[in-house]
Amino acid sequence: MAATDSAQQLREAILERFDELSPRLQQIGRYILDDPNSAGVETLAVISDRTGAPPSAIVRFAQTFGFNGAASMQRLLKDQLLAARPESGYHRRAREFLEGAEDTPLPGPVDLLAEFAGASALALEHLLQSVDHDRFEECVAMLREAETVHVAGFRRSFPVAAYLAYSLQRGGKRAILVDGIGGMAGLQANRIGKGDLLVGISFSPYADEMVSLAEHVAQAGTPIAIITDSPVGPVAKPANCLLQVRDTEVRGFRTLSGSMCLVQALAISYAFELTKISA
Amino acid sequence: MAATDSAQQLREAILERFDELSPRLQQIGRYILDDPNSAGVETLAVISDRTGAPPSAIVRFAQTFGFNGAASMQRLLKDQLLAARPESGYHRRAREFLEGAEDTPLPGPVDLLAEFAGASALALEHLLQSVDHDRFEECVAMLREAETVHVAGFRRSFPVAAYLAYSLQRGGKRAILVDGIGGMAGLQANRIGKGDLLVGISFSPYADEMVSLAEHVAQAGTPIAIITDSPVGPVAKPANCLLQVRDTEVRGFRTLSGSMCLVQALAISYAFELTKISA
DNA sequence: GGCTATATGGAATATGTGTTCCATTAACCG
DNA sequence: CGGTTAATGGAACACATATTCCATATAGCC
Repeated sequence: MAATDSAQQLREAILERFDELSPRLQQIGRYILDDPNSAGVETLAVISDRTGAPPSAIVRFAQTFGFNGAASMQRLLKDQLLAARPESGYHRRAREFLEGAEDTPLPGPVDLLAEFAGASALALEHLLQSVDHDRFEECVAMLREAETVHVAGFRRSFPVAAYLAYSLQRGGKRAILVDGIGGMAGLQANRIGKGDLLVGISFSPYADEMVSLAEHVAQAGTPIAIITDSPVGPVAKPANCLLQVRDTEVRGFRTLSGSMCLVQALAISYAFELTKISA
Repeated sequence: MAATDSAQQLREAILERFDELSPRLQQIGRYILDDPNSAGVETLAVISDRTGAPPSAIVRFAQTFGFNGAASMQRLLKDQLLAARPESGYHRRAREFLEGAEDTPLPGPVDLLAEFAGASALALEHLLQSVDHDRFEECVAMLREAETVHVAGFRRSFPVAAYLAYSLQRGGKRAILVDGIGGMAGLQANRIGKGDLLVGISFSPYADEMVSLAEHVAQAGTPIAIITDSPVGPVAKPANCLLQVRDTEVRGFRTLSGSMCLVQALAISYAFELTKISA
């Protein structure tokens, strides 16, 4: 078997011969295709852990593809990793964007991707500073004490709400996504009980559904946590706890990175408190 | 010993104390500042060769900055390079324990938020390099040519799909979110026409709905674009265009930052091509 | 120039790594 | 159902690596 001499060739070889590989070797091949960087740098024990395949199988895999051992294969992948980034593309593009480079009249798709990545990273950078730490912990406490958590978000905020509901469920919390499908937001709202919690996510321009939902729930005396961009917005008033997030904007499209990151952290914090108590 | 816990902090620490370091240690510090990637991955012997400093000096350098040894420092730099999966969970804990780690006893909510923000930012930083540029542009072209775009994603991928559908609509594209509510994914699939496009988003463990949906649509001859984490996963086969994304992981919870950013960029790129043509 | 304190390199060591080999298991086919 | 082949996991091994330790060199100071 002729030894592979470039990382790209190796990838292609694995793809080509993938079907005829044994299950174990497929397992290892999949890992290398999915994450060639880790595969090239991590120790065999770590790879073994992540793939579930014993070290000897990894060596066998490498030999199957013409290498002397796993070490040779890793050298290939490692070189590829190091060669690929001499302070490359991203930083330059991101910087150009942040400096307000108007000199690129026709940004291609990849440029836009770079812009967006830069803007998102920027949003995350400011997230820690803009979010009130005490409020954040307070919000986690509210999650903990709630019987059931109802999560609501419309239009642009809907994906964020969906993810929060999903994550809370995965963390063992009873969570319901108020999606308002078929105009049933009102009906769903009526099912929010006294010991429950409503988490509302809404940004300017605020969806009417969210505003009325929050006011309605507030009148029932149910606790409300709100994630929004302004403490004086219409959805902020009924909130018992308010988390302020400021997302960045690119060419008229606002990022979701900040909000997404925030709700992810919320869900994880909740899940983590459980394990801390049980431990 | 005040242990550094992020690569950026280490860089700053080296810069700050640089002048008061001994010549040899400066030599090593310079190398780490110049090429942190190699410094994190290469063996001590190699670094020794390149810097001219003996291995023991490298160890001493690491200890000067609060690490137990060179290995700990390299782990930090390596994680920065790989971005995803900062040597997750079990192994790191075990090692920290064996090394007598006194830190990270119990991370509070704010710590988790910080961790998450950091991990997400890193994921974004590496997104450009991990995404195949040609494929990305190809995918935008497919969006442009499609009559109607159907977006599908289940479980964890649902928020991503929801946002892509929303963004495309805002960008003037006829887009439909295949949400499978009430088990109607099958019915919705039948409405996907020949000139349409299916964008499927799915990550391991792959939802059965997505796999069968993709296969079903592929048989009808409809073009398919897939956003996933593995080129050999079950959803990858029917794809005409495949975008590979590797999301970061924090304490067992995977981030959505990479995928979200990618679909946002997709939608914007599409919208932008329209304005370019009309301009 | 002697003395002290610090810096340094290299040999010895201990730990961890990749690799080999073989017993065992599973799959396949007659 | 027996026999053959391929696949697999794990223990033993050999190797390389990071680390420690100490003898030596260097610089600073009285």
